[in-house]
Amino acid sequence: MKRRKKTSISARKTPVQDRSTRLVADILEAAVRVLSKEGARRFTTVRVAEEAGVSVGSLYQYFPSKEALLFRLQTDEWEETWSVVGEILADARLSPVERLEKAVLVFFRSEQQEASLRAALDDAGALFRDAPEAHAFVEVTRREVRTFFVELLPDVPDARRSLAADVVLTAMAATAEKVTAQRPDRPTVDAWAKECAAMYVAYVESVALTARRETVTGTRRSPAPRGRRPR
Amino acid sequence: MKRRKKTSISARKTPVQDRSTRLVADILEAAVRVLSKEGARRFTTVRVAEEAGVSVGSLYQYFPSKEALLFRLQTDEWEETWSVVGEILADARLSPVERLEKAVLVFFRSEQQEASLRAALDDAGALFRDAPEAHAFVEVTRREVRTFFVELLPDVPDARRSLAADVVLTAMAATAEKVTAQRPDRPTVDAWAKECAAMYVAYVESVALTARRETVTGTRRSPAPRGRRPR
DNA sequence: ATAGAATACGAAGGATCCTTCGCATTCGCG
DNA sequence: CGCGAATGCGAAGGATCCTTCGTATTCTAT
Repeated sequence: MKRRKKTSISARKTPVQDRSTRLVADILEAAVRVLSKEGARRFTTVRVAEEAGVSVGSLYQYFPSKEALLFRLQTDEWEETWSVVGEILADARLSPVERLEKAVLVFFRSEQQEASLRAALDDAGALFRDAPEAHAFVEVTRREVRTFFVELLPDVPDARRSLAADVVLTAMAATAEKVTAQRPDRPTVDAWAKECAAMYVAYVESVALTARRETVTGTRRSPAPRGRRPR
Repeated sequence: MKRRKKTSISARKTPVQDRSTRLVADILEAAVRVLSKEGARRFTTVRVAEEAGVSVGSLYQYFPSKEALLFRLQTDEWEETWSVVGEILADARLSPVERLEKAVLVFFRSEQQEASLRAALDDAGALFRDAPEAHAFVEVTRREVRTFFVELLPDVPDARRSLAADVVLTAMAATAEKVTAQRPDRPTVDAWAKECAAMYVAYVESVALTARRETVTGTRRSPAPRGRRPR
């Protein structure tokens, strides 16, 4: 079997001189432009190089493959989005439920922001989705969300809580992707985000309830039900 | 601009003789095999023809393009899934909430069933996703679910109810897709389906509550809250 | 049996793509 | 100033693909 590619999906070499640093930056910017304007189908190494005013050869000097370039874009996007969302989830000034609601809204908006880029990345996803590097990335996010859920569902058994966290994370990511793929306008996105947030909150509360009930008479006087309950 | 393709995505001609009917059937079966075994990338008209023991030319006699063939597969899959799910949603022997729960479970399982096919179809989705035929198809499902929601949320204003229906449908489809893409085993899928169903139910109940509250004192003695409430 | 329609065939035209590699340029520094 | 290293270049090799079209074969109905 000679199916496995040898070239990893990570960067090939690191730029050391200034001009190459700039070159890599130019390529990345051009790549974003090409991807969002031309779509995944027409995303070509040569086209990216042209758009960047650079030779294809130079591109391959720093990215071992088209796959790698795409993965880099995906990674950058993901990191930018989660740096913001992560902060919200950790913002102690808000109640856990409020944080969740805000995070969902911001996430949806963020996905919409670069809709065409996201869509194209998604179409191209098959090219790098299976790489171990990609999987590792998602894992980090998952842990972050699980940690946040400790605050959200303190009295729920670990296994159940982790499942709930995964469910909400997956549902949010999948739904936002599908919704923004249709290029909705801002109010529409906000409406969806709000409904979804309401859904996650309702779910989380129901999990808290059933879990507390299952702890039978062990009424350890858990610290007043978190989150605003509907007035 | 010569970008628009002239060939529609629908079938080219209908088989009239027996041998051609068989041929089309063979092609479709072969296409499914190729897609699930080789993946979207290696899904080729020539390969499908070979797998079917047929000439490429014959394939193009009945499918105007590769796109069309893929669309047909997608359509068939979708129809099969929804014929089952639709029945459940209409089964008057069960309470609306029970129907929703059962439908979610069946939908998830159905998606898992042909996971590799679904995944490949999804990867190839960019090729036909935008076709009007595809959009029309989704629309029908949406209407079905909205109709079902009339039973689920009788007292909720139309606009709000439709939104809720769309949210649940989209969330379910998107989540199931993402989850089954990772090839989970049966128990795992069931667990996810159950959690998701719980989530949708919690959401629906919260919508029912807020809507009823907003109808202020208009306590029109709505027919006892549907669905089992947790004991 | 036979013409005309329906089918089937599959080599080849025409398009892209991805990636490499030998060479040319530019940098950093002694 | 001059040289080795770092960069940059882009034509061309090597792979696939999609789709068409001129022919050949098989049916159907008369």
